[in-house]
This record gives sequence, structure tokens and C-alpha cells, in this order.
Amino acid sequence: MTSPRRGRPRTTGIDDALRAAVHELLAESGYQKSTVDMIAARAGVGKAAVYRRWRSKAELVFAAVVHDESLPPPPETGSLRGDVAGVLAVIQSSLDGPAAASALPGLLADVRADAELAERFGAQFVGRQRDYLVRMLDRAVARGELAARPDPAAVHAILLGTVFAWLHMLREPAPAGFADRLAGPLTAALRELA
Amino acid sequence: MTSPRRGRPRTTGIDDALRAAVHELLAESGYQKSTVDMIAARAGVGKAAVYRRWRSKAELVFAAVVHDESLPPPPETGSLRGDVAGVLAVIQSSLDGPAAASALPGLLADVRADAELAERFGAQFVGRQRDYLVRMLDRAVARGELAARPDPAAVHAILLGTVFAWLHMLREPAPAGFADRLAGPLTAALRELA
Amino acid sequence: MTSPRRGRPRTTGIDDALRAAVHELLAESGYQKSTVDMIAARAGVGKAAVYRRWRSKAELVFAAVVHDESLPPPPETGSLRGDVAGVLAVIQSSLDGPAAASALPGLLADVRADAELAERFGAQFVGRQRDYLVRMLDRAVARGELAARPDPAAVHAILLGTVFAWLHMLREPAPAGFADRLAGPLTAALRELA
Amino acid sequence: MTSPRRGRPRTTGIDDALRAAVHELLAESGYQKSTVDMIAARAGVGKAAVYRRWRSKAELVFAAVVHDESLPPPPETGSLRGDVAGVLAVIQSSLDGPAAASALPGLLADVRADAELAERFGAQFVGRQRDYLVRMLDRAVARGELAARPDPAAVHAILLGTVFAWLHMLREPAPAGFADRLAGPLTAALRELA
DNA sequence: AGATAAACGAGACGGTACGTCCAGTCTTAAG
DNA sequence: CTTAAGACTGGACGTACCGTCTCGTTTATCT
Repeated sequence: MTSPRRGRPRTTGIDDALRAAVHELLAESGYQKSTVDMIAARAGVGKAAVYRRWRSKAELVFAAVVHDESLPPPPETGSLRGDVAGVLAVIQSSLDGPAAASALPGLLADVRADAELAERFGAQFVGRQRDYLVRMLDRAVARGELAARPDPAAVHAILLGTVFAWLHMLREPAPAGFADRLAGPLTAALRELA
Repeated sequence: MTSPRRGRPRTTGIDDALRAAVHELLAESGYQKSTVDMIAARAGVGKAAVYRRWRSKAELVFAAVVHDESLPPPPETGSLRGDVAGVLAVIQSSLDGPAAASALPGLLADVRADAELAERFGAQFVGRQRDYLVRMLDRAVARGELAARPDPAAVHAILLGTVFAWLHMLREPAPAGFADRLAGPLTAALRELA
Repeated sequence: MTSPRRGRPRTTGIDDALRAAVHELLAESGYQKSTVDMIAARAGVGKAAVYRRWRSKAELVFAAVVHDESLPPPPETGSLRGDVAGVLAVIQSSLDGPAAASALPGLLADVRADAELAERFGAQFVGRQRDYLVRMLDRAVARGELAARPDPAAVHAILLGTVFAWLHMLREPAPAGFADRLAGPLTAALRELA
Repeated sequence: MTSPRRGRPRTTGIDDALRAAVHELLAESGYQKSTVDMIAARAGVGKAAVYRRWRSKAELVFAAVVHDESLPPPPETGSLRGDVAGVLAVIQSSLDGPAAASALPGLLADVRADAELAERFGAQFVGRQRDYLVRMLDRAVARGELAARPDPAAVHAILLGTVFAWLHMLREPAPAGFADRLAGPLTAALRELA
């Protein structure tokens, strides 16, 4: 049912080469110093190939850093505390990679400045995480661990915000067992929210 | 004791005019679109007057948005839960003004990119809040509400991060009673941290 | 005796469609703003069909504007003055069409920048006109109107240059009887050249 | 009477450095290959300094190649033929320098494409030459060499066009005594125009 | 009839230049 | 010595266009 697609198809691998180049350069130089020209050159690609795929540097980096596979659904552990630990680990990994870490603040700023991009960011990054959370909470309700499902936005703010603040505002390195150490206290907060 | 200061003295009011201009422009246009030229022009001031006072745009905005008076010590309420609500309210007010709200993500990005500025930001913004928290926790220990003082960094991450994520990552407007609604759950988290 | 040419033969009409599209777009937008993509689209043709026929935009436009039929040999009038008027009229018509007029300066610039193309331009556009001129001068010599044949390059410069400068450097519209009005004076110049 | 001019004045020498850089690069690489970045770099100047002075590459080159001193008024020789030779020499020198030669076709094309620039070009380059011509013709009329003043535009076309075509359309090198060799024939043409 | 070979429309590709914008620095004349 | 005005360097951004290449498809000729 797909339309027959006329014209030269996109060269396979350019998307990946660009995403890889973004990761490398973010880790080496950070967001602001990674220019689109450098990214394209590193990927062995013209700048037009970049802007054919994404409308701006912010979109490119967003796509490279928050792409689909990077957010595997956290495992179902059978307990709310275990599920929270899993979600925290996923959030941590998505905020703390060498690329994501240097990209996020700059990205957040650029996203903020472009309403149309903010929309997409919300739908993709926030929305996907939110879905995991809702399912996690519903399972806890079904198990009887929670009397009622608390406001998912509040849960989201607590889990995502704690990790983000730790890494990007307080700028402390994540200690070993970071996610696990926070799982208990934050689970207690969720119970009180209900 | 001050040296007699030769030459034309600094025009009084320039600092305030600039701070006011920053607030106005941040609210109107956001951080990235508020250029230093615009800020100086709005304040009726030359650009040199800006750079004589602050070393960069980030410092200027930081000084304007996180200025001293904006962080009054939260009140001592006599209970941990009450104190937490007070701290949350202070944090909220410092993240949610019309100026602060649009400045923070961009500011965070610029701070991240400049190590020397990160230092100062840490000392001033983070450090001051941290002091309040430590005193708050010590009072709770003294009252017997907490068996031991939990890691202040973790407490800080939970309180600051939750508010920041709500406002700037999930981009939800703060509902009425926002701080109060979160105080209970987050206090529960603190107790578990201890 | 031409080799039998395997494969799909060129679609008849594409050459003409492209030439027509070039004329239209030159008249509408001028040389620099007429992009190859636009020309191909206007002709209902892919860009490859263009570059299979001509090596560059300059060649395409050159072929469309200076095509063979546009330079019919000027009539033999029996007098030098009459022949000069005829040549001037041909030159005028080849420089003053709606397409040629907007193409020429840009074309000249691109031709200048590409030595290989300059060669071809010289051979085709300049050479053909030069042949007419030489024949015209030889007839005048045979009739006794000229004592000796003047340098054809100088004659060419005077006739072609006067028309070109009028139209493209001074940018005055050609008045009625333009060629005829100049024929007398320029013929006088030729006589002095001999 | 000039207003006191506030702010930092234009650095003296930047205009000249840019003009010199344009001349060098035109001679080395031609118009199209002389990029604005290269010109600015060669002059040791930022690109902004260029665009603060001129609106486009075409204007910059125009100003550099057709600047005021480059067109000294031709001498008054006391005879029409001598004056024509002088004008031809000036025209030749303004079309045949190493810079002007490579710039002119590209410049003409860009000027053609920008109506606002065409205006200025006409007023400055064409207008100044026209003034010389009118004075030259009036002197000839006063001396009795011409019965009436011929149309200055036609005179202009003949003199300017012949030189331009020789150099830039026929692409022949100017032989020694070029201006002098043409002066006689073209003067004859002027007499017939009257 | 089937295979071969070239041309076709569409459009992605690398490369390169343009003109715009802004941060942070520097220079002037005035106070 | 500070001020307002504004020019300066440097460098990134996003746009545009050229000439090339690659699809899937069509059309003629050769086997």
C-alpha cells in the first residue's frame, strides 16, 4: 500500500552517519561548539543532506540523541519499587550518555525557543516516557500496591526531575547504584501522591 | 576606607535599568532572542556599560534573574513538612517568574559551556539553596522527625528537580497549591532517604 | 553511415521544449534567477535530460538563445551602407529579444569564466558574424567602395559593440529605425579604417 | 556643518584595504571565484565590515573597480579627433585593467539583475563618462568642427561599445596604439551623426 | 519473444557561496 | 575615568543552486 516512491531514494546510512557524527562531536566539543558544518563533514555528507532531513540544528541533535532505540521500555519487575528503579535507570541512561549529557541543556534551550519544535519534543520524548509511567502505575494499582493512580504528570516530574537536577543542575556525577538508591525514597513519594 | 575614586563616577541606576531591561526582554522574547544590544538599548545604555559590569551575557542574565532579594530564606514552620512546602515555594518562585522561566534553559546551557561560570553559578545559586536545606534538615533531626540527616545533594535534587521538570521539561503550568501539593509526597521521600 | 545507436532514442521535442522554457524564464526572471531546476520543470523534463544534452547552464542558455536560425545571413543590398544596416539589424535582433536581452550579460560572465566554453562561443557566435562581415567587406572592395579591406576585427568591434553598449550598458531602449540611424555614421567609420 | 558623528568612527584604511583585496583577487581568480569571505580575509577584516559598507558582493566590486580616481577627465587636446583619442584611452584603461577586465562581465550581469544597483551604476559609471562626452562635443561645436551636437547617447554607445566589444566579446588583446588607431574612424562616425 | 541498452522523470547527493546575525572587544568624543 | 554610540573580528546559521548520481520505468533495437 506504500506509494511507489519516485526519485532517488535517500542514501541508506546517511541518517546513521549523521547521528553517529553528532554523538561523537557532542562528546568531544559539546552542543554549542558542534557546528552543523562540522557534523556534516564528519559524516562525509553535504550540509543540504542535513537540512533535507531536519529543519534546524536543534532537530538534528534531538533526533540523534533521543532516537527511538535509545529508550527501551523498562522491565516489569513485579513490584512498584523495582519498576521505579527500572524507570530511573532508563531516564538516567537517556540523560547521562556522553552525548546526551553535553547536548541536553543546549537542546532544551533551543527547544524552548521554537514552539513548533517544543511540540514534537513533548510528543516524542515526554510522551513516550509518560506511557511507560502510566502502565507502571496501572500495574501497581492492579497489584494493590496503590489505592488509586496518582497524577502521571506529578510522577513524571519527580522521577525525571530528580535525575535531571542531579546531573545537570547540581552537576554531581552519578554514583554507583544511583537509580537504585533513589528508587525507595521516590516510591514512597509516589505512594503519598495517590 | 574606600579610595577616593577619580573621574566620572558610575551613573547610579544603570545596574537597575539593565536588570529591568533583562526582565522585560526575557519575558517578551526569551533568552536567545534577547540580544545584548537589545538589552542595552532598552536600558538606554551603551554595551560597554554592560561588559564593564558582567563578563558575558550569561552573567548579566544570571545576575538579573537570580539576584539576591529573590531568594528570601524560607520560613521556619516547626515541622519538616511545612519547611519543605516553604522551600518548594521559594524554588518555584525562582524558576517560574516570567523572566526566570524563559531564561533558565538558555542560561543553563551557557553556564554548562563555560566552566568558570559554572563555578560561580554553583556557588551562588546552588550553594545558597543548599544552605537552607541543610539547616532545614538539621532542625528536623533536632526535633526527632528524622533519625539522621540524609544526603543534602539528594534532597536538593528531589526538591529542585521536581519543580524544574514540571515547569521546564514537561512544560505544564503550575496549578494552584503546587508547592503544597508536592510537600507531602516529597517529605515522605526525604524520610526514606535518611 | 551513422552507427545504428542502440537503446532508447532521445525523445523528440525535449530539445525544443527546453529551448522554449529557457526563453520564457529568461524573459520572466533573467539569467541568474532562472535556475536549471526551474527550466527543467517548466519543460516538463528531468534535470538529467538537460545535462545529457549540454554540459552546463551556460551552454544550455547559449544554445537556446544563439541558436542557428536566429542568425539568418543579412541580405546583400548592393551598397556598403545598406549592407551595414542589414548587419546592424541582425545584430540588434540577436541582442534585443526578450530572452537574449536578459541572458546576455550573465551568459557573457559565465562564458568568460570557462575557457573551454569561451572557445565554443567564439567559434560559433563570433565566427559566424565575422564571416558575414568579411564577405560584406569583400563585396564593397569589389565594388570599389573601399580601397582595401579593413581589419575585420575592428569592424566587428564597432558594429557589435555599438549595439551592445546601447542596449546593455547604457540601457536605453532601441528607438525605431535604430539600425538605420547608425548605419551611415558607422559606415563612415569603416571607410576610415581601410 | 556635518553632525558631530557619535560612536566609533570607521577605521581608516578598511575601505582601501578591501578595495585593494578586491583588485588582487579579481586579477588572480576572476569575479565569480573571488568570494566575499576571501576578500575579507585578504583585507584582514571581518565579513561584517564589508556588509556594513556595501549591500552585496556586486556593490563591493563595483565600488572597488569603478572608484572615483580611476576615471580622470581626459585632456582637452584642441581637436575633436584628439579628444576622442583621449576618451578612448580613458575608457580602455577603465575596462582593461587586470581587475576591471575580469570583473566587468560578472559585474554587468549582477548589476543587470538588481534594479536598484543598476540605477547607481548608471548614475556613476555611465553618467560621469557622459559628462565628459557632452563637454567634448560642445567644444567641437564651439570650434566649428561639428555643425550641431550629435546625440550623446549614440556617441557614448559607439565609443564605449567598440572598446568593450573588442576586449570582452571578441576577446582580442588590445594592440599598441589601440585608442589612437580607432580615434580617426570613430571621429568620422561622430561627424556623420550630427 | 526476450534480452539489452539507453533515455526518461524525480529527486537526493556533495560542495560551495551568499547574506544575516550575534557575542565580546575596541575606539571615539563628550561629560 | 565613565559614558553612549557604534564599528570591529570571528564564526555559525540556514538558504540556494550547480552539476552529478541513483532510483524505478519506459522504449527502441538486437539476438
